[in-house]
Amino acid sequence: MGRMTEKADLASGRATLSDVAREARVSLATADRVLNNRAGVHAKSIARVREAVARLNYRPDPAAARLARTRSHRWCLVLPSGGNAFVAQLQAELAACRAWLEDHRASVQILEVDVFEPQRLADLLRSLQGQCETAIVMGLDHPLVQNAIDGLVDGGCEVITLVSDVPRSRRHAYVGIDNAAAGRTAASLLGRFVGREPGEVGVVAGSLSLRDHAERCLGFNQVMTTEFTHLTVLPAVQGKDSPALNEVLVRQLLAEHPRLRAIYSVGAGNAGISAALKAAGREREVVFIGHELTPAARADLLDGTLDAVINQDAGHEIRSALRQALARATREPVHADQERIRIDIYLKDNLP
Amino acid sequence: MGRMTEKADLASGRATLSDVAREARVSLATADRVLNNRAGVHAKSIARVREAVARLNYRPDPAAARLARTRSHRWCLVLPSGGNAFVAQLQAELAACRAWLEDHRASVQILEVDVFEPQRLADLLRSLQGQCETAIVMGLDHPLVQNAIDGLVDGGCEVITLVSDVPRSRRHAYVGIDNAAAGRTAASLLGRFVGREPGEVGVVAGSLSLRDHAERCLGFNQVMTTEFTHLTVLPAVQGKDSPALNEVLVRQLLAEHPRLRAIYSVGAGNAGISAALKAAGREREVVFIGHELTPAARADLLDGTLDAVINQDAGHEIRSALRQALARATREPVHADQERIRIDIYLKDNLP
DNA sequence: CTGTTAGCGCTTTCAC
DNA sequence: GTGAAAGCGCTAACAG
Repeated sequence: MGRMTEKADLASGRATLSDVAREARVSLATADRVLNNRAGVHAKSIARVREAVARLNYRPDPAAARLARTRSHRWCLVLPSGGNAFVAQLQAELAACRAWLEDHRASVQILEVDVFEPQRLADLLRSLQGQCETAIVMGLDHPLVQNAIDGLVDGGCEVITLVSDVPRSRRHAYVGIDNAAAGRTAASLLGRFVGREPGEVGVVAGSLSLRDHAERCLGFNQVMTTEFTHLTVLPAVQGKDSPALNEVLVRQLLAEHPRLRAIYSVGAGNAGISAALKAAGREREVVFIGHELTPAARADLLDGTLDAVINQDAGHEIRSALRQALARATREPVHADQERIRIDIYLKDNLP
Repeated sequence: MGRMTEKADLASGRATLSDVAREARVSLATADRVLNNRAGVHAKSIARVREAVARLNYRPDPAAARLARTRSHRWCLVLPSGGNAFVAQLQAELAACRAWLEDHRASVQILEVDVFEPQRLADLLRSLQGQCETAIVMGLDHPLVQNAIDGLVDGGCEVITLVSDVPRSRRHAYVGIDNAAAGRTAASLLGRFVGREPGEVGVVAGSLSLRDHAERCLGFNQVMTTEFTHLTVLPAVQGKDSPALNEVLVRQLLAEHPRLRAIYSVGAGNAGISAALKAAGREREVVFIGHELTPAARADLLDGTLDAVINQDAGHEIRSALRQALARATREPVHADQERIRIDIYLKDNLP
């Protein structure tokens, strides 16, 4: 219907913002204002531009936008202090994204904070207000933290939770796995690996007040109690993700339960569990399943101490969080499919 | 040592090609020629530019390059005709990359060819000469094909093999999984799921002359014969990836081997195997492991017919092939880590 | 063999 | 409210 311009019609390429501006009978600047939701444009103009965008099927060229943009993006990444191997992996993967960040005119500041101190984390989050345009936080699901996140969001900061969600907050996105499903996966694998003989199953968690650990336990128990009724899941013991503590706990478990058939390690500190099993000479006969493919886990998988590892790809998580931060900042679309974090299962045979 | 320019020194941003040109005392155009290995530059100039690049730590801005480039990329994707579900997934994932392709000024032409006809495939490949700058081919490992690939490569076409490699060819890259490792993974899982009772294990392949199928069998047998000696792996039967043929073959298997404990399906056509198991009422007791998470496989996993699926992520493979095609065309670096295709294991519990 | 110059499609002052 | 115009950092003619 509408009159069409030669260029929009004939040119093999896509419509540009100038095309849109011309069609809408406004200037390039005004078209840009509408596209980027900047204030101070007459409703009439807005409508005309929108209409032209739709009619010409206009999509901004991200390369041009990136090149023209002078302001650069400031993001923050909040991680637990005290360096367990998985957190170290996240840091390493971030470092590997340096060139990508430069290319996209973005910089990331890493902040460390004690995970077990909700107040500290909340304070830190609050201090980020105005310091960065988006905060990527590997958090702790606690009312104080939830509240601090909501405060940041209200202040106009984008918030993305990483690895461990704070679902009741108003964070803009969560990058990580479904931990209940991960727990169920561990249970299916463990149950089938143990086989028919009855016996007990030990569960070693870091802390059940960590949302991801609690959810994994939930999923695990759900499957064990419905599908593997010949196995008794012992109450979870908590070792604060510490190898030393875990070792003691597993020694006790082994001593007290001669029929212990398997161990599910929900959190970190697997080295301790591995050590206790080896000390008892039962590392081959007790089925042992844990999380996160660290270098140590890899070795234990290869020598048969660990039977399977449930993993979330740290590199994928970091890249996904960064891509989403960028997409939100530039209002580019995200390829949802590519951002779904998989629950990886590793046996010794399919190690990367 | 070298005298440095204000801009290179002080500016917070990165060095630009103009900086490099100035430092090397040549023009922008000459600097560009060196950077893009274009002919007709004095050795002296080349050296000076290279030195300046190194000294300033110059890295081209991909956004600027993409914007300035007028020529667009023409790529071809060669797929087997006859549409099995996995190939359909690849097509769908390519379609989902449309916007990405547009943004990168690239277009992909899909070509279908009968996989079981090496001569046809070889002819098709040869016809691509000069038609596209890179060919992404899901091929067939046969001397004729290998030869055609080498011909393309000699003619200056980039070649990337997808899903099934042609390792003796001079293709520039392979995007896909290690199929022997995938076979080993299937064996480990199957062996442990079956448990201690002795019995037979059936193997259903599409065609052992397909490299990926042959390699999976190899890996599978390797693990079965060393780690699960109480199980006897029957000779592989070949069903050409056809559900109908596979159903007949599995009916026979079930009839002839009352102690059949498990089936490993190496290729496509799992619907037939599933049907045969259900017809015999043995779908829950026979362990069934196959490849590729198609919609049908998903359903069989959920109802317990399939016990595990070994998968390669079609979306990841397509995106990875496209990114590598782009990287080769623009000589941008690739993030190797991100391009490694995982051997995914899916149980009903960790379905995406 | 080398340099000059005009864009690519946006963003962003700065004037009106 | 709106528009004109100057870049962003590279590529690609086109002259020398």
